[in-house]
Amino acid sequence: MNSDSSSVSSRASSPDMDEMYLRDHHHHHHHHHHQDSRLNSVSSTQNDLVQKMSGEGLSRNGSKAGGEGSKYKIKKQLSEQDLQQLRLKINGRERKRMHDLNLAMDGLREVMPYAHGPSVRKLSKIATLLLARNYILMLTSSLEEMKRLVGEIYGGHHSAFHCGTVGHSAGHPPHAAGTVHQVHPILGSALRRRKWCKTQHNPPAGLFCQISHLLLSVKCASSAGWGPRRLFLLLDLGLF
DNA sequence: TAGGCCATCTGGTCCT
DNA sequence: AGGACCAGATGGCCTA
Repeated sequence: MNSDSSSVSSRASSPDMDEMYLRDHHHHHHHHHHQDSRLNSVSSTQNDLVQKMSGEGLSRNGSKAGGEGSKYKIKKQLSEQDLQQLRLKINGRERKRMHDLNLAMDGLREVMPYAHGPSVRKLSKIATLLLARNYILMLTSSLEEMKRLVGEIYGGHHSAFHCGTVGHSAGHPPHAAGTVHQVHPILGSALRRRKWCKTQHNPPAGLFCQISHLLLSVKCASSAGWGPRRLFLLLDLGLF
């Protein structure tokens, strides 16, 4: 669970990165026009920064912060160049942080139930988060439903077993089980725009299909006289 | 062209 | 002190 965060929370950005951006910025070496525009906007604000931090801006800052803050004194002592270097360093760190965040978001998109591919536009961040939430709620309720059905089939015996992968159903929101979760308006429009594949790859339908298939298998297994132990073993092995 | 989405910068705050 | 995190501001790109 923590593997993601640990990989993301890598240590401070390398100064190389700042230098790289600085070089790019000065030499106008850009691959994407996207990056290009970003860096151009950087250049304009960078100049503002130097003006802001050298003199007027700082004194205003100091008075606002309550007068003689240590930060103010330290910043005042730094040369303009030092300040700029510091700014670049901080900006680079923030850039890296946001890139890591975006990588994590990509990782989330990868496991989300919607059609992937070059012709399909990426989900927006907000849509990704909302879809992820709905997906989790849906899986939770599906799991509850499966448990209920298995319980019906095997009576009280199933309580001795548990699915190793998702064994924490106690933590889900109270409304999660047995309800149909509405799609957030934003997500709805986003999904409409992103063209879900309606036929073969519509993931929610596919998931329901898998679950119903699973339930059918469970019924068959029970009618064939299989015990819950054998059934759950097959479930764990992914044979259903 | 307006609105959505995004990347980046920036200053503030919190944490280690 | 320095880094992480956050939210606001800004400006660019894209699409309906």
